[in-house]
Amino acid sequence: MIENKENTNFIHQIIEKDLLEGKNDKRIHTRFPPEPNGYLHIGHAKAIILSFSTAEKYNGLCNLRFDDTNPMKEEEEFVKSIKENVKWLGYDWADRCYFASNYFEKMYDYAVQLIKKGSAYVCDLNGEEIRKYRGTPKMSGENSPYRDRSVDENLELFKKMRDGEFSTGEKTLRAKIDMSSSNMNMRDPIMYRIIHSEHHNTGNKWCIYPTYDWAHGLEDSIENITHSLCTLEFEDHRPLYDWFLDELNVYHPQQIEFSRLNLNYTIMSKRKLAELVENKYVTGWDDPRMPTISGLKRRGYTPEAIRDFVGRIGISKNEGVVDMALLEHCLRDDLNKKALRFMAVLNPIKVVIDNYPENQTEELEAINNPEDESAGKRKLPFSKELYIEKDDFMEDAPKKFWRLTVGREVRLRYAYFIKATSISKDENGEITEIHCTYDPETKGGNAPDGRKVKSTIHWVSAKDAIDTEVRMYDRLFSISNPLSDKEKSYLEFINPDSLKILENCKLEPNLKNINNGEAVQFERNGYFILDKDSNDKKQIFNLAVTLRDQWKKIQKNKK
RNA sequence: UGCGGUGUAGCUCAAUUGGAAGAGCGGCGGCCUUUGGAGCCGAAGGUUAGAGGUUCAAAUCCUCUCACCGCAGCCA
Repeated sequence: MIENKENTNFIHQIIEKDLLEGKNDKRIHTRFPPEPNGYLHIGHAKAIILSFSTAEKYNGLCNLRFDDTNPMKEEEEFVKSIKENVKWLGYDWADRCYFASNYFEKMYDYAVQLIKKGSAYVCDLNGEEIRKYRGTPKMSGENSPYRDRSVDENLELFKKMRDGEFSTGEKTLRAKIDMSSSNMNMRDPIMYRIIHSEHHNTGNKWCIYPTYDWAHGLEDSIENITHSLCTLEFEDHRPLYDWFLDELNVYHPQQIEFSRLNLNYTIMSKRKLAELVENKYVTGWDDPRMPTISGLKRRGYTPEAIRDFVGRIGISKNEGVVDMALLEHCLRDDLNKKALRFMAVLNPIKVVIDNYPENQTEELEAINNPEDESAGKRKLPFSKELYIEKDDFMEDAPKKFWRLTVGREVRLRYAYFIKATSISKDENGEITEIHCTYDPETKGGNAPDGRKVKSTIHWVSAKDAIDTEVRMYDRLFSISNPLSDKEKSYLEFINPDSLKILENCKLEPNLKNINNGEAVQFERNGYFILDKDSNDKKQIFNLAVTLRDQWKKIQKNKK
């Protein structure tokens, strides 16, 4: 009855119509074309996943293409990290990793073709003059005084541009379109500019470089792309994309635009993210609080969670802001099925079981993942002195607090029922120890007489615990839209609690052998991942995302 | 308002293209539970930006209005 309409969107509808009409011999070929000028973020992940998964869905291909037309901004380092990120997200471009810069010669020939047609000319105007001649959105521009140069003169000058006879910025090659067009992009756009600068791929071979508008459609055409998917800000460029390809009379892919991803409590601007890194608000591009793909990875996000997220938000031309809660939900959803569970006490307080034999240690059995029986079981050491979470004990327990308090019995997970009998305090009135008794009959966590307890808490045997540092991460910004304030900079809204370092965490000994990069669940706390800052002497875990927490909600609602 | 876009539940998207406005997330309530997790169930939530028009029938077509976004780089 309900049709399978997963992941349907307006782009797929266009594609399905094209397929039906037999366009492009029913071939589907997309591309992901980043400029290698920085690190990728979750917004790019949306584009990557859209382009690659669309190709997958229709048995097509997707190219990875570096749009490296500006030597001033691009670096090999970024090529490397972009490749890693795309691969990590789970996509394979096979042997189709291309560079726009490898098409420079071809593009040059096409430009000569346009000059010969009288559709392009060499212009001597400088930047400021070009701006003046261009006019404004509401006011028509004026023709450049160099617009009517002869074909021969243009050919000769363009050759000289290439040969390095002019200095940076001295001349440009422009398309001859319409200086009075209502679309600013059609007012004789620049096709080539002179930049005497080394290029990461072509070195010093070229000193003229194609602009995006001239290059991009050609790149798509050369690679036989069928559907060129890009973000909304290129909508106004589509007429120009089409104009170049039509003028050249070459294979003509279709450009389709969709809206960028915006997430609340973070920012997506490359420039601003760079500012966070440069001014040390974060530790680097892969800081676990960053929305970069490498940051997300280090935070404990999985490719599956990110792909699920992108699938759920859908594709449209509507510019909205997606709730971070959805991203977090997707991570929990994925990790709940996969992550092994462990006991970890983040804010420890000592529990002494007065009636438990001194020097005795037992091994108790624990389930590794209740969602996955095949994950098996493990042994937990239990002894007289334990750590439990500070928050799991309250001297004056309020209503609905079901955890430990003096006189109440709770269950230690996989172990025994214990009852708190008294507490010791230091001179400041801080609780130092909680004294309890245990019921030997309740081993494993069930009472033979059938009595129930209201809560189950986690614990770690004191003498067996591993000491570690745990980095508790929270949202980078404390308000939903850090860019919304007209007066204040987004920097003023950085969440001061976005990182809290817990130095004195006590982990169950089994965590010693955990694999790098494998997310685990600390029971009742959340999902964590071993950080790369760990070494032989010290493990460091990052909080990926907390578990949903009813008690926290009750407390919050009280306020 | 020069041109180009976008307005459907708190958020993100659907609605077989003119045929009974729906899902996921969030929030709320309940059940269950050896994670206050997970899971299950339920109700709430809509003048489809607004006004007119065409039609037996409009989120969908037409007209007007409003709000928001993009465009004046030799960036992409």
